[in-house]
Amino acid sequence: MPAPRKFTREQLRTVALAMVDEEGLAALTMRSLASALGTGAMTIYNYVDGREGLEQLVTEAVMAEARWDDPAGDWTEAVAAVAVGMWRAVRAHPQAIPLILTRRSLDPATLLAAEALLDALARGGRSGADLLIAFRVVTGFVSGFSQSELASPLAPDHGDDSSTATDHIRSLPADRFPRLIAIAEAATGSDPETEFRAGLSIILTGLHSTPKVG
Amino acid sequence: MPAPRKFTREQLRTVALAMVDEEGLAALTMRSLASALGTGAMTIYNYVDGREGLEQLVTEAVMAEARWDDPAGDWTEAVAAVAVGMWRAVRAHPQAIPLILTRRSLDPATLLAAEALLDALARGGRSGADLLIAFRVVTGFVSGFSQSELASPLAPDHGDDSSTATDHIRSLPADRFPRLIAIAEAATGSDPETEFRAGLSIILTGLHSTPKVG
DNA sequence: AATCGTTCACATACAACGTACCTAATCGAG
DNA sequence: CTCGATTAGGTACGTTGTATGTGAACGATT
Repeated sequence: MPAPRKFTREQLRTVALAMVDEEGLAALTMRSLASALGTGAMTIYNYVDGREGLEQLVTEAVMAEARWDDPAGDWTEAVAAVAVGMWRAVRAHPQAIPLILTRRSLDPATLLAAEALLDALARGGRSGADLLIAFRVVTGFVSGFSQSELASPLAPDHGDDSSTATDHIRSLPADRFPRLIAIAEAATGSDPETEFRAGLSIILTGLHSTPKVG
Repeated sequence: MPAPRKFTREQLRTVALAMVDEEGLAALTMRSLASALGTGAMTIYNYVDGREGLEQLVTEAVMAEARWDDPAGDWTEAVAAVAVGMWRAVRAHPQAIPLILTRRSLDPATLLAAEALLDALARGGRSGADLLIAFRVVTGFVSGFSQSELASPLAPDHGDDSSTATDHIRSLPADRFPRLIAIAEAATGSDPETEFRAGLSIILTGLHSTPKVG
């Protein structure tokens, strides 16, 4: 039985991700990927399970870039390392975020990250249901934070986009949305990595001082 | 200048959301919504700005259902109330989650929730950059937790879906993914609301005991 | 009351998408 | 060298979002 010949899955991954990065999600179609590879559209189906599979491919490609230092000292540092690693990978490909948020990924890279995270949390003394909750809190924070920068009302206006959700917020009735209007200013000039680390340390503080029952 | 006559935006919202709930996201198309309303496809364009606008409509409809009790006692309780309120609304419409996670919503309901959350956090003594980070942590948690149940490796297998990501995890090499395999069991029988509240309390603990600088 | 500009409802039409189906080329095994 | 299996990729179809055009319905103006 001859294996796939003209390409490898990894080539597809790389090209697909590059296309998403450069031209956006909508630019990734069966035909466009095929012609970027210099082949026919139907060939893609030999490497990938339909459109759904194509999108998982992109998710894989992003997660495969995640890197983190090993479980050095404190368990909280290990958790932070993995979380930051995942977040950096995601953040490097903002156009792919909608995919990452909505596909269930069971590829090796994601599973490895999950295992590393679980291990770090377990070293903090958790197991069973407690461990599961802690895991969900941290991964939820990572993806939630990505989403928060992408699509929350206070998301930084990303370059090409229609100008300025911030402006829209500024123009709201000041008596009904005082906090929102005030904070919209602070949101414009903030540094994402600083914010992420600050948020993460809140989470870690919570984890550190929450009683474990499992 | 005659205003829209045959329908209201709210009618569209309701019908669109009902379609997504009952038949899934893919079932919502311009034509399907139109014929559910007994009209032609192009009519939709008089109420909504293209496909993108149609999807925002669904997001609006979900967020419009969010309810929470008022800022009763402790500020942490107020934060929890809003968070739970948002989460319940989202959770009531699992099929719409991918939309909610990926559209930036500036509709009144979302903004009101944001304001309420900001207000509760501000009552905890935060402002400026600190307030912004706390806001992102909580909203990130809410959406991250929703996504975690939808698409994380440990997401509960939702009914209709292909059977059992759990099975896939169970079949991994036990020497490389011990934690993951162990926890996959715990993930099958867990109650979402309990998990959410437990996770939220970790977040709140973290917020409570993190020094504020702003 | 007659007119006019504006807005809505909706049919038609089209490009682009995912993909079912089919054919020819290409490989390993015997 | 032949045979079975597998890949490459062309063709074609149904479906999607939507640009465009045409009538009808309305409020305001004369």
